[in-house]
Amino acid sequence: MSEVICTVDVVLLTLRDDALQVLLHRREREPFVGTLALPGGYVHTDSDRDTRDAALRVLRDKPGVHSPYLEQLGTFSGPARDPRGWSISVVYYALVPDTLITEAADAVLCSVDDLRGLPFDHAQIVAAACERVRNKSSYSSLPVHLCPAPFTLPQLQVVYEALLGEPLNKVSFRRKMDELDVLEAIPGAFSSGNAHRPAQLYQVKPAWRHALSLSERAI
Amino acid sequence: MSEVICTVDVVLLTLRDDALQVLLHRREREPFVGTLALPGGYVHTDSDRDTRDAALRVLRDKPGVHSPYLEQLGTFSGPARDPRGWSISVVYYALVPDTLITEAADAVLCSVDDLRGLPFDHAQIVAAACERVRNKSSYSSLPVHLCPAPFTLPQLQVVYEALLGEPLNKVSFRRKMDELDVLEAIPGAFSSGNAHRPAQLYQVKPAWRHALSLSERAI
DNA sequence: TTTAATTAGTTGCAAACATAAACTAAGTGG
DNA sequence: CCACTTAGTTTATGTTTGCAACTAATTAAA
Repeated sequence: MSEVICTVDVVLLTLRDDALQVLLHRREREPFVGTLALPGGYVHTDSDRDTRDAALRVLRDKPGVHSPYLEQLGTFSGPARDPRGWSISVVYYALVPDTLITEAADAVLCSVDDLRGLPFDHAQIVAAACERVRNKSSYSSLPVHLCPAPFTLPQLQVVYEALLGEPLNKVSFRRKMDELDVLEAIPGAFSSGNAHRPAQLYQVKPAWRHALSLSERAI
Repeated sequence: MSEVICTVDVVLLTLRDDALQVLLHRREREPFVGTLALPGGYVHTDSDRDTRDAALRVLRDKPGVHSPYLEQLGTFSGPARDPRGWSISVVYYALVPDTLITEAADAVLCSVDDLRGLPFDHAQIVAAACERVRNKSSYSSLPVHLCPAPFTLPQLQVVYEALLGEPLNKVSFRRKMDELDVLEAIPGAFSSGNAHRPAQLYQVKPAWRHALSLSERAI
């Protein structure tokens, strides 16, 4: 019943080149100083109101990421995951459109299928986050948080298809988006510059900026 | 960044009188000594392999509860939920058939709709567990873990209806159970003693004893 | 021993829903 | 102004769902 090391980590995911990518941060402290790892740190008991607050604080260091979709992924624990001793990590995952992410020397986007040498159990954590995102994408509005606003329905469909790994029926997809009721057409705004018919531009209704709409049936 | 109090709590749920009931334990220590609360305690860093292991240890104290369905619910945290200071509780929920639960002076079943005076944020935790169970019941095999084996399909349907709070269509329900593919008929075993046609008895296939089968569509 | 009552389990059909293909709409570039 | 491309809708077809009515198997009572 000795000391438990207690930290908060964040899996910041985005979609770039039709693939999930995770933001990794170069560690400034031991253990694993200088290695790319999930951003995170200790809870600040003097200023954090809870672990979610701590996760938001971790994210605020990243320029461009203001108030992303954020959800608790789960808590990972054990005696060996951290060389300092028996540890717990409360993990949150965040989704942001890739246009909002600015990479830096100490903040790098990596494809989630190509993660080598991650310290701690961070590879397992990223895998769990991807599974959660892909699973929720199949019956919810989750993917809208990966789409830079404003966006068209065909663009959003591409995002869904990238996450689900399968092509979707255009008519069904539009009907589902209509049922989820999270999007609002921007009056008079259409995509332009392409050699074809412009598409209606949409944005997420304010009430759904940080929430999920669930579908009874799969998308 | 001072000390964080780190505990594991368990929401042990069962279905009695067609209502979700939670097992509460009379606390033997401060704070709130003598009060009914969720069973739980500190992580034993010398013997627990992770927090799930700690939750199972907490449950092993309860006679009759051997290897229930167990899933991490989430982690609850903050400066005020525990009078001792900034604390984290990693919470698991377990489902067991009510026939396996033996109540005692220090272990009492309470209806989840009738919880007064729970210490810490345990009322909120129980509410979150119920929401999770009811939600998962709508598209998975979760409720089979609340049904004492062997059981009939009509009995299982009553369990689903109690959790979902609405009557289900008999034909659809049987089709869904067939699709979930978690049950096996016990050859030659039928319910008896009732003044009507006996029903086939079923049990959960071994592979699904601690897992969930998910349905694309709602039950 | 028959009959009524009750619940288990199946069948058939109509309505609701999902999918694919074919269509119309609206832009760009030659 | 015509070919090409993608946006968005319509139509037809196939699949899923839910209700009602059916048959099946038991007990209790006449």
